[in-house]
Amino acid sequence: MPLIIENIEKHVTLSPEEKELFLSKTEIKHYKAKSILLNSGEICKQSYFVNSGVLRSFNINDNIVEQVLNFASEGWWIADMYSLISKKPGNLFIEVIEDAELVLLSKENQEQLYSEIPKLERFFRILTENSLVAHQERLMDNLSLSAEERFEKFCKRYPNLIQRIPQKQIASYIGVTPEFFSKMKAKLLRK
Amino acid sequence: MPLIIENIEKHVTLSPEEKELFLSKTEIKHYKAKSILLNSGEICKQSYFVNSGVLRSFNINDNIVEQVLNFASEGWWIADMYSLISKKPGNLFIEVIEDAELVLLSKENQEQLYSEIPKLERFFRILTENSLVAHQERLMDNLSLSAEERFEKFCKRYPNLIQRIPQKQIASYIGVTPEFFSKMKAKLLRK
DNA sequence: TTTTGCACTTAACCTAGATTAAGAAGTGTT
DNA sequence: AACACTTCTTAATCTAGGTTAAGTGCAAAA
Repeated sequence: MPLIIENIEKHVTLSPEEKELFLSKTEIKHYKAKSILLNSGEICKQSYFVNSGVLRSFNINDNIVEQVLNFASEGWWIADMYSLISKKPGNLFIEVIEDAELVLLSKENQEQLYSEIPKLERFFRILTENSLVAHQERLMDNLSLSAEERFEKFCKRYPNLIQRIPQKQIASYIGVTPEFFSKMKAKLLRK
Repeated sequence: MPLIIENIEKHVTLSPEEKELFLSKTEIKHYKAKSILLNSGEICKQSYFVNSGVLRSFNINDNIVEQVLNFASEGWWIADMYSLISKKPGNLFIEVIEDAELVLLSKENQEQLYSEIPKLERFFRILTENSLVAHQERLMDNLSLSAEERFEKFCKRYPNLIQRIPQKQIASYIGVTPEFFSKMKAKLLRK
């Protein structure tokens, strides 16, 4: 059973025909590390579901500093939600961090699927709700926890990601400079 | 036409019967400023749509500092999404800032409505998507803008809220102390 | 094999914003 | 009118985390 179907069936149940219809609207592609799937200024026309590998989304402020928004590994979806739903150019990049096998679902096919299999509307509603809750929590953490506490939370929540992502990108995700992150890590190890 | 129906019809179209069915599942209530609609530790069983007035959601870290998550005025929804969808006790408070008329929609009725009027599943999906995008942007802003820039953005985005909310709550929303906010505001006025 | 270029570290110095504390000014209650 | 209570301000002092800069280690070109 493909990972993406397992993923969907955590929230809604599909008949064999529905599964087949769904899969027929998707496409599997392989990408090497460092591939850019989406550039700032482009319109995001796909969602990506990760079968294997690691990706990240980020933007570049004032053409200088990379700011990581999200990571995605096995079983996660990634896209530029703003651009995807508004159909306007976004400011996110999506990049492959570790060689990846991805399931591509175009916005167009996704919308067709909403009509053909109404349960999928529910599935994506639930997916979006969960993502919203996670982002709200991260926002509150950034407003009220220290860098050290945010890092500890990151470690607990994504223990398997830490070894697979360059340290400076984790620094960016939790909202500190690579230099400070390095200092903080050394301090934590000393304990 | 009730504000809440106008709000829904920005995204999906309802027949007169559907409108009536929807409204029959909601309840209108009036609350005075300072009423607490939800306490930390309680399970959130309702969403609130604001006809008039202003509310906020916040949590209290370490039993000391209030951290504002969201404001809601006319035409906005507010709830503790984490608690609402997980049906577990949340850590948010929801409080009335300015006397309010609210439309209450219980989680139970909301779920019934999903079955009875599938279009509402779409409506709430879109609502959640928009909220997710807004939270993602706010998260990125908190990670890469200065307090002054965040305040300016807040002023542009919610010009009508500024006069209706205690300044210390705006400070909390953008992530600074009331003292620093006061200093910053004085500096901006001097310009 | 050298070279180029990242990723990471270390350290000195700097600053945005926090903390503490005190007073002013408004608001509602009795 | 006097009270308590809260919001807002101002100012001195402090610190988490940023900035700058130099150096190390390593992997991929060439």
